[in-house]
Amino acid sequence: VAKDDGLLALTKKLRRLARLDDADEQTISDLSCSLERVRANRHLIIEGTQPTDCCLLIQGFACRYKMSPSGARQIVSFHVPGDILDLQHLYLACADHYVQTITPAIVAWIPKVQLRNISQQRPAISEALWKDALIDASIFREWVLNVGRRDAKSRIAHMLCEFVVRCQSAGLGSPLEIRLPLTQDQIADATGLTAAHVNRTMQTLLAEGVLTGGGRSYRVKSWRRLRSAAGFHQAYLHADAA
Amino acid sequence: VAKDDGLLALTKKLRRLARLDDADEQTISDLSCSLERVRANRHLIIEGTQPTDCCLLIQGFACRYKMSPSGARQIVSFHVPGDILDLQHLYLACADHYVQTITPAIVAWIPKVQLRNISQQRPAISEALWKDALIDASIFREWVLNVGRRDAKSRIAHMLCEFVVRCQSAGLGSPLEIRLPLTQDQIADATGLTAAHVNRTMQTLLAEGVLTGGGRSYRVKSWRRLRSAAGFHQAYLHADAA
DNA sequence: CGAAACTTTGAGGTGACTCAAGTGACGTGG
DNA sequence: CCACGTCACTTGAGTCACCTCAAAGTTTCG
Repeated sequence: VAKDDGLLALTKKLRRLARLDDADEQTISDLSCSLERVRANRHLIIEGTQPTDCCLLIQGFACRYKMSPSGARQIVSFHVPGDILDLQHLYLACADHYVQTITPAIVAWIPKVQLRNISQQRPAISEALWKDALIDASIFREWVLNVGRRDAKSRIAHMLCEFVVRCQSAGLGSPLEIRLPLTQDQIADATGLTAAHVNRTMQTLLAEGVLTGGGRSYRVKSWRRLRSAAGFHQAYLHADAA
Repeated sequence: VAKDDGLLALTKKLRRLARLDDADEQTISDLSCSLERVRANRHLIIEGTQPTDCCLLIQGFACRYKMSPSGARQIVSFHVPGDILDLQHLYLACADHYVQTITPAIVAWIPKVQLRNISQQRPAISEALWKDALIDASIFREWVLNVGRRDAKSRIAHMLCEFVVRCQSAGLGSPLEIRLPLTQDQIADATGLTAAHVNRTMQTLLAEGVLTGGGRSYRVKSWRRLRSAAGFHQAYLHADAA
């Protein structure tokens, strides 16, 4: 049963990216796969190691980050349920970054050899995996822009917009309802700011009626204002890829 | 003859990423391909369009960039001869960024349908294309870190390190000999700084004996010092991917 | 040769940082 | 069920890295 849950999540994910036929779905359900329940703040991928299995996030949230030699941390992406966490290692041996849960989570492990094999046998699956990897890359590019060329307010707003949209398309409820599973430290590491400045900036977003709440639970008050504060356009997420 | 030059460059590129057999190379040489000579500062890919051909950079340099809604430009990668410029559009229809030459260049155009087909027929070619795309993504991640968490000096130094290493592995001569084909404006747009500040920072790199030259032609004086100013570790380039 | 593009320099401003102290929420164990 | 430790949030004062704007050199190229 556990196994099937993992492969079902994978099927759902790939269906959003390409048109799978029965044979494709059958092939997926023949994969091996082991579920694991993981606490918050546990590493799923560690820089310098050579993962043999591919990790799929079933429940909970995770982030991908790198460390600078001076010890500063930079989060390079967030992940929501349904995300494949390391297509990277299907073809590259050595991990060049960390992936860590940020909430309690459930993940599925699939041997990367098997995934590589089915991708060679089934064109539709290959297409879906390609799209997923290319969308990831597109998101990284947007983050370079975000961190490089936006000021603190729009930078944070943009990160929130992306988070909300991705939660939504992962089927996690309406944007206005989302309670951020992120600490201000994590927001700081994702935006290239400091926690203190994130705190002050969140307060101006409150004051401007973009967000409500405060403390450890913010909600989006006005999606329109959030979008416009961010200058957010979701073309880069390629949600229409299928 | 023109056609062959393009496909030869592609073969060389893919050979660096996976072990190709004769059949693989034969398949590549059957592709259609048209060469084009392009001036500096011409667009090869335009945001919002749907490219039908895949662009390969044969000679010269190019950069990939995005615009923020407020009109600021962020370069997200540089490209050297041999680079495939838009694996992106093999599986995603719509361009989410621009690619522009930064020197006079020669590029080859290959129909993306054909490339997609041979990737499905020849596992080794598929593997090479995958690796290329995944390495690109890895570079984007490193840039997020660079722009998000390094100060101006190490940020510029890091960008230079990467540029030098990639030129080298493209067979463009020793690092000490490379003359930067970049304006300070472009360096600024790549690092998330302003041209004025880039200028001042380059001067401190001169003063510290990291670079020599000045004006529009810098050279690396001490590769060791440049590396250490940058905190540069090239694992993320996955040069050993083959 | 002249215009355009790039580099250089200066003076003044500011967004975000640093460091430090204090507050509040939560979970855990006695 | 309260005491305590931890972790995250909040706030303030002072500082600095980098920005803005502007003008003057310099190189490039058509």
